[in-house]
Amino acid sequence: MSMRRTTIKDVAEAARVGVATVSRVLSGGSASPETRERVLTVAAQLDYRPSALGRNLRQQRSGGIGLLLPDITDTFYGRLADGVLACARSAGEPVILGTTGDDEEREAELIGMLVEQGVDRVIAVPSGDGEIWAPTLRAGLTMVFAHRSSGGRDEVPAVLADDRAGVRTAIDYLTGLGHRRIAYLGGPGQSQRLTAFRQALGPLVDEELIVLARGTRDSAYAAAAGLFQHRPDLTAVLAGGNLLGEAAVLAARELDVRVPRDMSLVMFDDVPWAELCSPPLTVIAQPARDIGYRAAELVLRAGGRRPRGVLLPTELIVRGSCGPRGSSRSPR
Amino acid sequence: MSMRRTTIKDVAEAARVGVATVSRVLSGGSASPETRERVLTVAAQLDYRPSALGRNLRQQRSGGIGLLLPDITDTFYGRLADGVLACARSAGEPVILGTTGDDEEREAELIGMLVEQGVDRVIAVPSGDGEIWAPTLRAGLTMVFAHRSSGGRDEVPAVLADDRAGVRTAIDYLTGLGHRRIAYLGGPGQSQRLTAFRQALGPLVDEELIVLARGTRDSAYAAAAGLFQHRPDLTAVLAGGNLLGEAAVLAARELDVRVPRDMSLVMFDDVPWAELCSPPLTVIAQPARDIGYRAAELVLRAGGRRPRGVLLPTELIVRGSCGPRGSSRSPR
DNA sequence: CATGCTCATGGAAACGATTCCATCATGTTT
DNA sequence: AAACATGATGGAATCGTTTCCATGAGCATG
Repeated sequence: MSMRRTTIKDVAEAARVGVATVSRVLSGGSASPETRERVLTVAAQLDYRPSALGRNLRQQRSGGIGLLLPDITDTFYGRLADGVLACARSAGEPVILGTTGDDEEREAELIGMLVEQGVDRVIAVPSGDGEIWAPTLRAGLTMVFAHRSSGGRDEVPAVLADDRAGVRTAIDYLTGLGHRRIAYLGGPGQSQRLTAFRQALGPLVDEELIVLARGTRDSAYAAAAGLFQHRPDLTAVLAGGNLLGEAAVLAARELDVRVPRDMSLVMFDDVPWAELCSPPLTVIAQPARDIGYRAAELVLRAGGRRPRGVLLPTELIVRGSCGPRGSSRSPR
Repeated sequence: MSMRRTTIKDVAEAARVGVATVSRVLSGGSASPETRERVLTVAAQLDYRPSALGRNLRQQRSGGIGLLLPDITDTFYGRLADGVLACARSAGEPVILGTTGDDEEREAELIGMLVEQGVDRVIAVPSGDGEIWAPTLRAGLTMVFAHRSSGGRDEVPAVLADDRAGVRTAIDYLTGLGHRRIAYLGGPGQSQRLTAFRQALGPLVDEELIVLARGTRDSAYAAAAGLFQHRPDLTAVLAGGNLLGEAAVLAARELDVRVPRDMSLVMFDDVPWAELCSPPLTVIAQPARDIGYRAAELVLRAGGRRPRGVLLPTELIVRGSCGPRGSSRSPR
């Protein structure tokens, strides 16, 4: 019924050469022009496609790139994945996707699965402080972090958006509008942004206005609603991600906080619906797709040498969700 | 520096048995209780993880599931992918992701890449009319279609949302509000929805009110804007996907068409931002994640027998984007 | 007691590619 | 002309696993 795939041996026999020669011709080794020609012709005729299985076993590594994301449902990571896929496709490499849910344990599991599969190049948005990665690195994996860097020093190159600058311009913008009580709604694993926030705000920082949520919608909503209820005196919010921004808009509407009259809102990450909101959201755009693309480039071209990380620019896109400081809301 | 991975041979030697026995023990074959015990202990001690590479070559297939989506950036497909990943993870199977951009050629390329990798189980949202799939099927792949089915008869099981019922309830809802001139904004590869639209509308159908866009944002916007400009007499629109819905909202705002006063809008697919819109969008919710999960179940448990497809329910979620038929807009 | 059956077991053969190494032909240098 | 360098070529080993098959032990049945 189903005939056997054509193997390198078939090609060798049909072209009356040895298998070694076929392999050399196909992988760019040296061969005389005439045999090269003959082998190529025969291979084309037989529609020969080398089996990745055999090759992988021999060279002890499956091609392919592992991609570990917190949540593929989040459009930010969707765009990031899109960038990785684009680059991988142009290199002909398959991409194995796994989602961690920002859980270190699941992340470790996934890494185990990847090495089991022989995947030796991984792009990850690291969940924890990156201690899990130490053994992985020692095992000889080529790693690149995207969007977040591992907690401590950087043994692993990272492709990041310039959070520091993004936060700074956003805060400058808000303080320029007269805001003083500015809150920060943060998600998991973004210590960078948080410290940038603290730095940018300087003496104005109010620790009670800093709220951290877990990666879920519910958690984000709870954080936003809690913040708005407890601190009616705040006049501006910086949401550290599109999920947080969504939660902020929702909570504001629910609690009758009008944007931007009662409260200004800046959201990290420009998503399509930011423009559809009313008012349209002022955002800090991040080049999510580029982050993925660059990370893939790095992990693919890592010829033994460990490349330096990359910092990509962010952009403040002013729409309609920020206004001058109004009278602060009265407690309900 | 980097020590060799521990192989089955190491385990065999350490446990003083043959490699065959180790393999049997680890894959659930028969063995005497004592040897089983010994092998398991030793394997655990040496932290032995069987290499997928060797296994794959031997059994001529890499485990793993191929997942082919039009666009991972679209949250619908993001949710679908999430479902697939969830199911695959519980089965310990890796998922190889590829995006087709609704392009048959790219789709064919990706399939080629997958078979080269030895992947023999694929979940796909088919782009074209499915002719590409014939040779693939003959090659012995296990295929499941998700979200769309192949054009003709169904040789391939498909997991679908009940588009027919979804369209019908939406149209009933709109006609119930008094609407007669109802437009359809469609995307690629959804002939199902379109025919359902025609059927549900019956004699009211106006072919000029049916506009099809390609899969991009620009194309969707152009389609929506063109429709609104040319036909100011329409009073309701059914958008056949979240991209189309987004375009409709944008175009309506741009052209000063007020929703729902001037025009009612129902969108296929419930996305988080539908609630953030003003007015909040009335949508036909589809169980995207379930579609993915079920598709993965099907493709995993396909024990030779070809399972029947699955039809999952949709739900009309009424929010604020539909109203009774008002006076139709005057041409500009 | 002999025969046959079941079961655990290990050696060895696949699987399909890459790559080391030996061989042989050809051309170049002394 | 002999020695040597160069380059093309094919045989064979290798990667790590599964699985076929033969072997031998233990046990029951005739």
